[in-house]
Amino acid sequence: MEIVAVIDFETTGLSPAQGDRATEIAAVLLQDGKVVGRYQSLMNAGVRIPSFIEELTGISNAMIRKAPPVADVMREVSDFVGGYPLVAHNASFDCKFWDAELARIQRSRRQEFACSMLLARRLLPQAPSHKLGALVQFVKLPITGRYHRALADAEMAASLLAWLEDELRGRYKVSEVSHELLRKIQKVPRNKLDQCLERHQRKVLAVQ
DNA sequence: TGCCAGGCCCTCTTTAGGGCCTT
Repeated sequence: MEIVAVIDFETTGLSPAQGDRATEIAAVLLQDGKVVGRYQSLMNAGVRIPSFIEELTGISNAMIRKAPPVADVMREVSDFVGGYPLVAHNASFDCKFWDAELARIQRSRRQEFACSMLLARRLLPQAPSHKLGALVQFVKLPITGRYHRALADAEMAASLLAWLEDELRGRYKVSEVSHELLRKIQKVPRNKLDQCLERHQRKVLAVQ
């Protein structure tokens, strides 16, 4: 089964286009529902963290001052992740920062993102909220650390992804859950999900 | 001057508006 890299950024705000920068990143390699690799680092981009984000994440300006330069960390994490397909919770957010920080070191993304939030909206429409923490609680996954720290969030997003993949195999009888299938599911209208998965499964069986 | 993220998704929709989710 393919390895996917689940990543999570902590940042100074919501938008790199508005000058926000990364302060921490984690990447968790997931294979067959098991974590087979971890990377985590704070990083110093030379910018000030607003106080409400210091409170939200627990990452202080003092911590960032002592952290390695952002360029070194981004080189390391992009080497660590290599060409593995990427996953994040609300991937449109992490994708923006991944692309922006890589561009600053003259690198570019080689692979696509899948989004655990879009998948959860389709596979767990009954959840009271699709925030990462609420979903972890809803399906009773272990809390691996403080929310809004990169490694804890990446690990919980990885275990949520593994749970969603199990759901596809169990409830929907999908025999092969690929990153490509996840990207297809996350875009399909909710009322067309059953149809989409049935069609996928028929194709898989026809090839065998 | 005044604006300030943006993509997804639902609905009292589609010539739009507002909540959710990420920090």
